[in-house]
Amino acid sequence: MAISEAQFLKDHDVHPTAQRLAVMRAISASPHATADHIFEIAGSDLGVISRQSVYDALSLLVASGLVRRIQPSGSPALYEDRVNDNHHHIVCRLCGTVRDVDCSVGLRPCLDADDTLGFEIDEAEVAFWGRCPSCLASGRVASALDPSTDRRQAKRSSAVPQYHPDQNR
Amino acid sequence: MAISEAQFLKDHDVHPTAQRLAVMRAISASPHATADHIFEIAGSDLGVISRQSVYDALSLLVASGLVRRIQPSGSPALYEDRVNDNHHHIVCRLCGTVRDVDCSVGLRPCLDADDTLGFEIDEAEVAFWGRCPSCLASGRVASALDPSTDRRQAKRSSAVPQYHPDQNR
DNA sequence: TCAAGTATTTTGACTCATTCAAAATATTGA
DNA sequence: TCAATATTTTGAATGAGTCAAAATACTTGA
Ligand SMILES: [Mn+2]
Ligand SMILES: [Mn+2]
Ligand SMILES: [Zn+2]
Ligand SMILES: [Zn+2]
Repeated sequence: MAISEAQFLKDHDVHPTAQRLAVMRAISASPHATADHIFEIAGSDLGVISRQSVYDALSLLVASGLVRRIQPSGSPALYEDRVNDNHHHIVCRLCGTVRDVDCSVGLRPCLDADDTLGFEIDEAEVAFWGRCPSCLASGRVASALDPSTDRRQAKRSSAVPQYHPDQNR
Repeated sequence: MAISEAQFLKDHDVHPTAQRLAVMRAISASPHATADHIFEIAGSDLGVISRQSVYDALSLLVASGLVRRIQPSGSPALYEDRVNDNHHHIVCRLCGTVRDVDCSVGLRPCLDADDTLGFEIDEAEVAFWGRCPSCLASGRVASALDPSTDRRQAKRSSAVPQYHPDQNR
């Protein structure tokens, strides 16, 4: 309900404007959404909002600890309201799907690097990469999110001898 | 020496062109360099090289497993030639310095997520965030790399009453 | 040795996600 | 109500790449 959401922001010293509330709601409603997606949702919620307001709200919410920003390689930043529980993410290389992975006992050790080299560590960010169940099932095979895929292939017009045959195997 | 470097690329089915060798050398000489930095180094090495060739060489080298690309949040991609040893990185939030962290026994467990949600995991990427020794020493305090820092501050011209006093504490 | 077929590099335009700066509005407290 | 402050909007600009096509270079079979 509206009142409690506004109160929630206030409790964290964030003045609850219409735009900020809409952004917050959009994030809660669809975790791991991009700024663009949030802009769409908040827009259809409020009627109209500027992209800049979305970015402003996002950085304010992140700065005040109400929202977490994650930035998987090759994807725009994603936002979620699950904060302070140090959970991790698993990303599908084929379709980009992101899922939460709880920080299990087995994973906890991640938090202390063996030799911290004199750094003062405040966060250990773990991203697992692989293929999601549905991509596995459908046997999909490569995509823009797979960093090991070279996207600039030579045009191979005929089957005649190649310059360097097994270069792109 | 040149010959052995060319041979090294050949052994991995990468035709050793001048540009690719220069890029490879630049990476070896300065680990965790950006594409732009590599462009500079390779350029001063070869005399001239196009930015596109640098990107082409980089993606070919990454695709063929000779080079690893890492993408810390808020930074352009970084390249290094330490591959296949699954080491991790520690990044300074203040100055952006990146250091290698060996994957110690204590860290290994990171590699198997407790519940993989049906994903087939092929990589666990771990990034530690914090403050490096020299930033700690110099008492530096915030920067562009710190995601918890809001970069769009209100202009606070006078010391008179604030709209929402402790919002940006 | 040449020519055709490939591979590679260069050039320049373009995209995307995000940020910057300034103008326009809204809100506050005196 | 007014001035100060906060917030939102607007529109331009940026950085890090990618795309497409033209220019060059290399290889191989005739
Ligand atoms: Mn999450
Ligand atoms: Mn490294
Ligand atoms: Zn998938
Ligand atoms: Zn530092």
